Formats: sequence, structure tokens, C-alpha cells
Amino acid sequence: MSKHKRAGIRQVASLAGVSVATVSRVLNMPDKVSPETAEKVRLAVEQLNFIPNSSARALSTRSTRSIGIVVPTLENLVYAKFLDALESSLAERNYNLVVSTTRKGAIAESLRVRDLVNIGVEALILPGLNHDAELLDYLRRTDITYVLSSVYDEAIEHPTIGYDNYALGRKVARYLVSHGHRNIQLLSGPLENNDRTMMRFQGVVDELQQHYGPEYQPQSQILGLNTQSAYEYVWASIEEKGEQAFSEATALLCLSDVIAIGVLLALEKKGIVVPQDLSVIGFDNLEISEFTNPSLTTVDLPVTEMGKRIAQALVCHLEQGTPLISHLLDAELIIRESVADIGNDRVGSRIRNHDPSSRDHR
Amino acid sequence: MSKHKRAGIRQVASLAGVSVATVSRVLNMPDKVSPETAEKVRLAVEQLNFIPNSSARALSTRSTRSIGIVVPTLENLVYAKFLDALESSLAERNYNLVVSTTRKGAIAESLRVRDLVNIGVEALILPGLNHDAELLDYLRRTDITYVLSSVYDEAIEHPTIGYDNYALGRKVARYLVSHGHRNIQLLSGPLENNDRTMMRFQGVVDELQQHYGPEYQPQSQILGLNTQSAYEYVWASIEEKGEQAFSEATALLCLSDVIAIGVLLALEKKGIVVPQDLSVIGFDNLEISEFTNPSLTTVDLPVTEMGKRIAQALVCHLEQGTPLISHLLDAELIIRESVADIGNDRVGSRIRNHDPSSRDHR
DNA sequence: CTGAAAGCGCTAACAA
DNA sequence: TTGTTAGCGCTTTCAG
Repeated sequence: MSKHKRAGIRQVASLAGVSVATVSRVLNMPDKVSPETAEKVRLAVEQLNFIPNSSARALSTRSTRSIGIVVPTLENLVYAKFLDALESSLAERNYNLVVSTTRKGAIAESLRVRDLVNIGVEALILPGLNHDAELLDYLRRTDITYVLSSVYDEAIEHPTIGYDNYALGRKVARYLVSHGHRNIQLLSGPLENNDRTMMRFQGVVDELQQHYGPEYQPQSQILGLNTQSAYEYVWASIEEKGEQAFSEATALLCLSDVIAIGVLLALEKKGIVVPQDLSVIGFDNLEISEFTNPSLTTVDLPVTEMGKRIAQALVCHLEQGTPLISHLLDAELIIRESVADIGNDRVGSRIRNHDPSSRDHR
Repeated sequence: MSKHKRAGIRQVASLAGVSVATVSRVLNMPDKVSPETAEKVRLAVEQLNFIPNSSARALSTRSTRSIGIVVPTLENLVYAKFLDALESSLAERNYNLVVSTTRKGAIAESLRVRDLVNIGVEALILPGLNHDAELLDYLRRTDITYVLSSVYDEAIEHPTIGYDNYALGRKVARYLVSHGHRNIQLLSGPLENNDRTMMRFQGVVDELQQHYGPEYQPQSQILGLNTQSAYEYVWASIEEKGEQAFSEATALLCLSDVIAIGVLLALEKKGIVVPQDLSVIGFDNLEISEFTNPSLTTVDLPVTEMGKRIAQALVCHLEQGTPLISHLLDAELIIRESVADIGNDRVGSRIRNHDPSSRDHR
């Protein structure tokens, strides 16, 4: 196909009868050039199909205008939604997003970070708190701009922009408690290397223990982070134990909507009706969660807002040196139909009074 | 935070007591350097936290090792799955993926392409056949490597790597016909600017007309490409027309699983049982489609394979000049529970005989 | 408003 | 095996 190499700025310059400096000017600061000269140059650019060499420009301006992110996988709507918002916000500011995955953990995150750094991203976004110490150290030593997403932790030395997963865990548990649930079964994705899930888990447990005493331990089951494993787990449980598979529990608390949806579908298939027989609650608020039967009560994670905030924070830092500070984003509990109020006045009233002193009233 | 500027290759060289060429060698072809020197250099690199400037390298080697893709949005699992596979395959070959979205068409694709070209991607991936003529012309003029994904069309002058959406439309329609369906209602996402949907649509219509005569026209409804619009459409139809909302149709053919899922959920909510009362068939084979009630019969699009093929084709072209040729990928119909066989021997047998001559038998 | 020339930081001949 | 040096193609002073 291609024979002739691409035209460079000098070809353009000579064809337009001006200097390369002028060509560069019409490209980057057109108002500093007389309209006629500019026009001549534009013609030459057009004629030669000139595309400025981005590497040369980047080398000269020391700015690649690209930002990298490493996620476990793109096959997850929560990440997809976040990335979508991030990409949009970055694009508005003329930055590009380079995405990299660890293939669900199969490749070390630090390796992917090196790759991104080597191709010249100016900043990095890493979801979660849990990263290789060496990686974090590397980032600090090499003075690379980065922010941890999907989490908020002001105590930590890294900038975090996200939500408080622990608090959300408590919030969800509290909601269940306020609806009279005591025997709650937790269903979660893998905990290892996923601090967000872990924090939610811990939040749930702590909240339940606060209400039901320190010896209280909810049942829990760790599944894959997908609909299939949840579906199969519920299915198998019912096949095995029959009617009383979940008889000890009044609610299934799923740490992710993809799991909750698998649960809902399997329960339905098996004739267990939600929320009459069993309540289900999720995390993420996927698009579909509004339309399941019954619709799913879940936590709406502010991933779109998070994408915007991160883009803004990073760009301000890169361009104006604004310090990167942590942002806490609010996540709302979306109350729909999948949780029943199984009555429990004492607990209910205890919850309604939210200040610490109220606990002394019982 | 940062005061001291990053170390360059000369600092490393002088600290290691060697020349910059040697440093470059240990970085890029370690075996061409004596182990001792290499070690000295590595130490210096370590000590100075040296990160080679990617722009300088790219300028020198004229290779950015990055490939760009423009998609409408990331919030769609079909794209997400494709991107995931693409990214993995690219990463294996040491290329990076820069993703860019048109925000569901809000921004001109050609603009996003310019952005990608300006930051130096070496190749582009554009889904579908339908692109601005000027854009395609630009790509050809400027001699940028690109491939059209998610489609296959050997007649066209552009390299396409994907599936034959028209043929798939026919395949799905044929399946329905073979199960005795005649009154079929099509439910699709937006047709404008989406040649893939359009081709499927056309394939369905052509196949049906082949069986039921040229005057046959299936009912059809265009919806948004999401679960919500499908759900709401079905819901509203039933609210409005009651029992006979879909009484003319025996099957709902959805050109996308996200739509099929909304349909399934709404039908279920309204007490219409699939497939006894109405059959439903989809396109995409999302993870969840296997677990819906009933499970969804759908077309499994080979997006993972497509990602691999594209990565391979592009990299071979860039590195060895291998010509880019179109690849046709096979997409399988996954038969599950959502389509009933409503009997129709004549049609059934007509279908089973697949060669053209069989049509003369009627 | 325009041009000459000095980099930007690395790679790759070429020479030693 | 190692060093010298000339680019890579653009941006950006600094003069004019």
C-alpha cells in the first residue's frame, strides 16, 4: 500500500514557502500567524496529508496527554460504566485513556503498570487500596501521578477518589436489620485481592454484630464474581437441601448485583418467591437490576461521578499542580422490591433512632 | 511533590560510567552487553529511578506501540467483551489499547479518530461498515492502518474482521420458521448508523420473505439499545392492548440480548409465559442469557475470537507488512428454551432440505 | 509576524 | 563489547 513516507513539517514548510516554525505556529497557535500565511500553510498541510508526528511533539512538549488505568477485566458492567465516564471526561479535556487489564488477576498489576509507564502515560488510575507494596513504592519513587479509585480512605497516604465500601456494607446491613432480618447470609465475590469486597463484608459483619452482639456471625459464601456462579450455587443448594436450603436465612445479602441477579433467577426457577420467602439485596445498581422480578434493592455506586472527579483531579494536578486530594462520593441505597419487612419493632425503633445514645434505651 | 526532574539516559550513563549507547543497549538488547557492564547500568537505573522517555524512544524507533479503537460506548457488554479480548491479545504482543468513545454517537467518530491519530496510534479499529465517507477517505489518504470489526464483507474495499450480520439474521429467522413461526415481530435497537443491526434486520426480512412470499412484512419496532426501553415497550404494549398485545405474533425476534432480556422480564411480570404463549430469540449471548427464565435462545457472537484475530492481523501488518485481509468468523445459534416449536410440518421439512432446489418442491 | 537554530531524550549506524 | 555521533520531527526561544 504505502510507498512514500509520510510528509514531515519541513516538507509542509517548503511547499508553503515558509519556515517550519511558522507551520508549527499555525498548528498550535493560529492567531499568532497572519491569516494569509496560515491559509497557505493549511493548504500545504491538506495537500500533503500532513499529520504531525505525535512522538516528536510529545518529546518536545514533554506531554503525552494520555492517562492509563489497570482493571481486572473489562467484562464487568461496573468497570465498564466507570471507564465510560472516565473516558468521556478525559476526552473533554483532551486526554486519552489507555486501558490495561490484569486478566482477572492472571497478570501482575505491577507489570501492567510498567507497561503503561513505559508507553508514557502521565498518570495512573488503580482501583482499590490493595496493591503490591513494591508497586506503590515504585510509583512514589518515580514520582508518577496516580489515584486510587472506587475507594475512599482519608487515613491512607495515597489519594483516593471513591466511596466508602465499609460504610456501605454497614448501611446495607442496617437496612436489613431495620426490616427485621437477623439471619442473614452473605454472598460475595472473591475476597482475596479485592479490598472493596472485603471492606463491604467487614462493614456488614460489624453492623450486624453491633445489633446482635459480638458473637453473631452471619453465614457467608464466597462465589465467583459472575451471575453463573451465583445461579449455580443457589441451584445446587436447593437441589441438595430441598426446601430448607435457605431456611435459616431470611435475607441473602449479595456484595455485587451480578451475584444478586444470579440468585434471583435461580430462586425464581426453584419456586422460592422473593421477598416473601426470602429477601435479596445487592450492590452496584446495574441497569437490569431495576427490571428483575422482583426489582432489586441495591446500592447505587456513583461510578459516573467518580469518573468525572478523577479526570478532573488528575488533569488539574498535571496541568496546574493542584494537589491530589481524596474525595468521598456518596452512594445511595435504592429501595425496590426485593427486601421484605418481616417486622421487628424493637429492632426497627432502635434503628430509627440513629444517634449513639439511643442504644441505651433498650 | 516533585522538585528534581526525572533522570535521563545520560545521567544513568555517567553514573554507571558508560556511554548512553551502552545504557540503551542494556535496556533494549541486554545480550549485546557484557554482564558486568549490564549490571552496573542496572544499578544506576535503579538508583536514579530511571524511566526511559517513551516519546523519545517512539520518535527514534517511529513506533508508539499503541492501537486505537472508537466505540459508541463502553457501557455495553458486547463491546466490553470484545475490548477485553482485544486488549489481552494486544498486550501479549506488547501493544497498548487506547479506547475512545463517541458517547453513543454524540461526538463524530471522525473527530475521535483524529484525536487518536494525533496522539499517535499506529492502527485503528472501527466497528461496522458505516463510516463517514470523508473519514474513510482520510484514512486511505493518510495511509493509516485500520480494520473494520464486527462485520464481514468481502466485497468492500476495507479489511473487515467479524461476522456476517446479514447471514446471521437469516439464520435466526430460518430457525424460527423451522419451528413453525410465521407472525414474527422484530425488536431492534436504533438502525441509523448501525449497519450491523440493519444487516441483521434485512437478513431476517429476506429470509422470511423467501419462505412466506415477497409481500410478507414482519412487524417491527425500534427501541433503544438497552434493557429498559425493551422492558418499557413490552410493558406499555400490554397495558394498552391487554391480552392481545402480541396476539398477532408467535415470536419476538430481538436483534440484541439486552433487548431480549428486557422483553423476557416484562413478559414474565405480565404473566405471559415464554415460550408457551410467545417465543423470544436474541443476539449476542450475554452471560446472563443462559440463566434467564426461560433461558434465552440466541446467537453467540464470537467477540473473543474477533479480538484475537484483529490483534494478530494488525500486529502482523504493522511489523511484517502482512496484507490485511478480511476474516469471516462463525457465529453459532445457541438453542435454549425460549423458542417453542409450534409445529408446521410443511415449513419444517422445507427448511430441513437446505439446498436451493428444495424450494421447487412445494 | 516570521525565521534560524537549539534542543527534547532516545536509538542506531559506524567506528574503534 | 563499547563509544561517538548523527539523527528522529517537532516546539520554542531569540533575533530580526
